[in-house]
Amino acid sequence: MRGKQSLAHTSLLVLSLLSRQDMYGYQMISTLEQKLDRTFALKEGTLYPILRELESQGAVSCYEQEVSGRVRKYYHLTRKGKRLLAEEREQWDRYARAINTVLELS
Amino acid sequence: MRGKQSLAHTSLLVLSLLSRQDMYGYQMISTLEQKLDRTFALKEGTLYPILRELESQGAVSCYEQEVSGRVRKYYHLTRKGKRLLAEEREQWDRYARAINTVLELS
DNA sequence: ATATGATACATTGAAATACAAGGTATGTCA
DNA sequence: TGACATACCTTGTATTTCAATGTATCATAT
Repeated sequence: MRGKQSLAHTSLLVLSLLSRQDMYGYQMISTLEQKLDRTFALKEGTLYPILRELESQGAVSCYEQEVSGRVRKYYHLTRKGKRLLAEEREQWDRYARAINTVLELS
Repeated sequence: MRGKQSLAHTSLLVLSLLSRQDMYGYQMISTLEQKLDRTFALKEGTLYPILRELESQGAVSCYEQEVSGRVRKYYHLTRKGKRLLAEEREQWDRYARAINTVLELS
């Protein structure tokens, strides 16, 4: 379970957010902060590399839009991204079930 | 969520196993392999550093026992270890709930 | 007018985590 | 005798994440 297997749960969160609507980086961060009130926070240094990676994989496309003088970079989930979301979601379910299985023994 | 916060779930598994009975390293690995049939595997390079860390924290104590010529190193969960288990278990629950919260939105 | 804080992007260096690959040594069984 | 399971362990590397930092614009209050 090197890296990818055990984690990669952060990109799952990003993909999941984008499955509802196109979003820009800062919006993802503040949405999660609001939704997950102090459970954990998604940081810029984590998010932007993930977005770049997802884009290079073709899982998200991206376009800029000016809103009241500020340029926002919106990300959009592609068909490929939707498949990836489904995969990662299933991986997460398996992972969580596995941990809970062990915990239930004690 | 740097390292500790998001993961550290592996030590939770180890603590959980030890809460049922004293175990030796190889036994933990094979028990998990058997229990979690191909979901993931706990590897030596992961386990032994964790055991050393838990021991240095006083969460586990350790004794050797010879069984049919082979020396096994058993680990025992201390009171401190039980407290740590409770903490990590709660952390895991919060973490899993948080992820599921985001997933349910999509 | 200007300072402060929120919005919005991004990078860099360091720490934590996990594993692959390797090593040692003994018991068991064909 | 050789192969495989048991049992311990370490080293080097890849991955993931964050803290810290930087840039720039807008809104608001002073």
